[in-house]
Amino acid sequence: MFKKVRTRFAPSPTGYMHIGNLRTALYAFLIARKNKGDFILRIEDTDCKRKVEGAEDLIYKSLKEAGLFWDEGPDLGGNYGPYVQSQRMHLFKDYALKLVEAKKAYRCFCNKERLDRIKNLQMAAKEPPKYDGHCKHLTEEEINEKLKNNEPYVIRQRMPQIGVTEFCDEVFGKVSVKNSELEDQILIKSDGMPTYNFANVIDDHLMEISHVVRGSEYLSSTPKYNLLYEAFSWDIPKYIHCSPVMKNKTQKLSKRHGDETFEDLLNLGYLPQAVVNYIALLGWSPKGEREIFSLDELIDVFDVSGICKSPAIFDIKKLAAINAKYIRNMSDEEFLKRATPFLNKAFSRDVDEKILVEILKQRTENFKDLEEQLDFIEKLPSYDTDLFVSKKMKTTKEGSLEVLKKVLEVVKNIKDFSLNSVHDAVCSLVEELGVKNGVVFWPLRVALSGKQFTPGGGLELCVLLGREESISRLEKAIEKLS
RNA sequence: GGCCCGUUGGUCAAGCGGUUAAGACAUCGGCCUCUCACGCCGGUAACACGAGUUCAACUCUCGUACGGGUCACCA
Repeated sequence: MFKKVRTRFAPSPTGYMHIGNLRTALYAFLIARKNKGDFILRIEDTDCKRKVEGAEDLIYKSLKEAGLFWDEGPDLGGNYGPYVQSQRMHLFKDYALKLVEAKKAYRCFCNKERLDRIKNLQMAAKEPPKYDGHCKHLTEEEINEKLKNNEPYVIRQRMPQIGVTEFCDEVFGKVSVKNSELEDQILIKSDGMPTYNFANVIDDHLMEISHVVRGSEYLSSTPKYNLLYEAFSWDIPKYIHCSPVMKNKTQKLSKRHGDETFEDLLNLGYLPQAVVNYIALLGWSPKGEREIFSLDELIDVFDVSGICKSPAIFDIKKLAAINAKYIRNMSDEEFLKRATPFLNKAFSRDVDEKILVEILKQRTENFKDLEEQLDFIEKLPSYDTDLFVSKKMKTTKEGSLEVLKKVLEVVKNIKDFSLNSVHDAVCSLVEELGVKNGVVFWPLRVALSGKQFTPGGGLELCVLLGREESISRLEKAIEKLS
């Protein structure tokens, strides 16, 4: 049996972190941590066509941002290396040959033409395409003869003809497949390189992976994997197959179709921990009603039994809600640190950060939105004087003009321009006029922002913009209204 | 098409034979309020369908429909 819980995440270096993959990584990570086991990173880079420059670094970067630190990997090393699949290619053929020796696999010399021919024949007969076992019963002499002639060959696994192979998936339960459905799959290609399936089994075994966490697309080929483990008399790992993350009822989330990757979400102003929290909930549910969990808390509450079988549709609105909760729980310092890159894009004016944090922290859903919400700080947008008319606040253009003239005088007389002094000054004007707050504050806010909705009210905007700018914008409004 | 798997409100989902079928997001209404938002309170909304099994079925079985996956010398 396995001495220790060991899980792995085995991404290909594609140049981005897919949300579904990240969730798979998360579950693998959680299972390892929960059981005081190891979480291994293995890069499956044997698909040269897909290789992207810098892709490996991006995997490291994204996993670290998500907080999914690994115990062994290409960068860290470990006792089971190498951890990059392309560096392991030399070790597979010997294993396949062992199987050949044990008569559990055989060399197949069929060429592409023959394979195509039988496939077409089978298709025409409406049979499922499957290798016909032509080379299965070649005699020693025949094989040696072909080898001597340097005929190219592949190594195929000898599948049982009868019976069923079944296994118990931790998520899906019992899954069984008739052996007659199974093809004598190729283990080693004619170039001597292993097929993905074969390399995977060997790697997982050599790395002593005890729990295989992967997408449900492997569910129906898992019996084949198990037959391989059995052929070697190796321990079969536990399987945790995860249903895909969808964009809608019928389509998977995919980068190719423009759906967000993990990196995209971060650029949109979502916090890595909020994304991790959300995807943990996509296809898994905790026991109680709580939904907000830090990574450490997830380790604590995570349980494979909570993983759901059916596919889950990614809902960015829910992510946004969770992100908002995280933002509201941040310290002011943290908020400012996270928001600054986005604030810098929105404006360059020097403003009171304390006030800014105060008006923004409670209302921010994601940082990207700040750019649009705060664009007026940099430059007063052109606006229509209709904005001064608010039914709810009972303001009119004429009334606003009168009020703004008075406000302008008040503002001009404020000395130190702090939130307190502006508050006191404008409020005493309200009192003096004997009107409701809104009658004064609404026109003030519109004059300062040129917008119908803003973060913060007239007071905060006034202080944020400062004396000179406020006066200038008030004068502009008065001019527009006159 | 064969095989494997799935199906509870718009979305994520709890539920493991007897429940007023949770909760969250979204949505709607109200309160709060110098706008919007936040926050608080409340509402609308679901067991895909059809047969069984059972005293009783969202829960078990079998079909149907719909959806997904898989059938490579791709990974």
